[in-house]
Amino acid sequence: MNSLVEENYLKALLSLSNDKGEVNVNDLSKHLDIKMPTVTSMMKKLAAKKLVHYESYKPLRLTEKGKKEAALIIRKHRLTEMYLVEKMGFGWEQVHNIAEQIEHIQSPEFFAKMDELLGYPKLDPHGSPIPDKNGKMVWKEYSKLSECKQGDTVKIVAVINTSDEFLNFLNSRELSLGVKIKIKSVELFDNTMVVSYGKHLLETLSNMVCERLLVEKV
Amino acid sequence: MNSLVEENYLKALLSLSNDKGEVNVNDLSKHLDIKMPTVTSMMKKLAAKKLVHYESYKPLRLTEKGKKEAALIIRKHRLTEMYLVEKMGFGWEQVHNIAEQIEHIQSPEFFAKMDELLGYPKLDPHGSPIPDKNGKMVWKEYSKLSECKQGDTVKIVAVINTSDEFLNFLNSRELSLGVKIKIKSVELFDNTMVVSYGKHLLETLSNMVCERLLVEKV
DNA sequence: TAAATTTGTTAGATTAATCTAACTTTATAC
DNA sequence: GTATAAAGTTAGATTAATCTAACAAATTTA
Ligand SMILES: [Mn+2]
Ligand SMILES: [Mn+2]
Ligand SMILES: [Mn+2]
Ligand SMILES: [Mn+2]
Repeated sequence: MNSLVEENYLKALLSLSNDKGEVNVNDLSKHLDIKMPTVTSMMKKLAAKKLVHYESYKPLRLTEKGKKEAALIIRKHRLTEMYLVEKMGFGWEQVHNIAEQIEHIQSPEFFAKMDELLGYPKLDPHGSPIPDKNGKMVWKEYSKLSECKQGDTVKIVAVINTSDEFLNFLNSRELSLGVKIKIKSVELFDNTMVVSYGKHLLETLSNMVCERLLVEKV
Repeated sequence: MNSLVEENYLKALLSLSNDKGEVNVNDLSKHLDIKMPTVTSMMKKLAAKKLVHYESYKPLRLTEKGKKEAALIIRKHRLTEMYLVEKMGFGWEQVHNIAEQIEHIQSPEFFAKMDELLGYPKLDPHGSPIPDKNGKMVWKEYSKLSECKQGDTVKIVAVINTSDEFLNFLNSRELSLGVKIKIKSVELFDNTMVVSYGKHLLETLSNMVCERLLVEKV
């Protein structure tokens, strides 16, 4: 059994992995707000548990075992977020911090029950995929809104950033998953977009916002 | 903020307190399965935090602050048990271990929402009172079934022991909260009771069982 | 390519929570 | 009322997780 602390390192390793599955000690250190020597020593411990491939001065990589264990924690996190939104009535901006704690609960029955009551959902309230019981997780091929062109009509399917501030901003503009957006124009200078959706006939979205919204063509 | 470990000491202190509010180091040590020197040093730490009155070789006592903080953890535990049974469909024998973990979640919103969805319950699934937001908890004056006499008709209102084994035993006999029992006879030698209730016209209950069932006169 | 910067490691200290061994105080038995 | 047993404390060690300071390797800059 991994400690809560070890679980948080595994989760961070998975989410920081690049396309090659590599993570730098420094990036992990900054992400967790834990000093580099502490990270190095934890990596040796996780390597001893066959969860991480560790070689001095080389980038870190999760083993298959490490990837699976990390994905199963993500699974608990996202099932929890979905449960909090769907069954308890929380807003999508309220659930992350609670899920950060509940993801460490050790009780297969508890998460199996959530899954059942939710009808075995594939996505969490932010559009992120919920890994299956074997730790398999697939992201659909979404585009960023920022990559779309004038005249495109797209549907919001996921958010990249899930900070309170960003989600509250989206709430204030009535932007949520499923909303269909038409791109009226794109400012060449800073990539700001002017869009229309629902009752909002002329909203301006900064590139920072458009970079954080995943969409699919309608 | 108290650590998870400190919270478990506080809870144990409250539940082991006698009528004078006193707890022995030795009893606490056995209850938590932690050696006495460890307990002594933790008591000094809790005393420094004004949660426990500690004097060498004297019995331990929670301060008012300590009592309140302990009761608020019990509140979270019992609200959780009630939620698991009422809203998620768990059996009363399945919820204690999950609640032991969830009681340490730091999120007033989460427990407030549970409370609201449950309609502000006063009792948990085992008939124990749920302390209010100020840590106030009152046990009604119940009798033990073992204290009742031949001919009495009583209703089960709470269980003292909440171990899996005991609750599974009760399930196997279809004994649950609210069941009305008539006492047919009491064996003088060992206080075994012969009772009838529902479809069970002649069940024999050992004194060990009768000691653990709280009832009120019908 | 040599210097400067960034990244990563080693060594040693600290804190929380635990333990065992040895000792002291209090309670119980004779 | 002393001897024995039980309860409680003190001292010192251990483990997990963190830190700072000093050093080493790798990368970037000039
Ligand atoms: Mn989240
Ligand atoms: Mn999410
Ligand atoms: Mn319980
Ligand atoms: Mn209970």
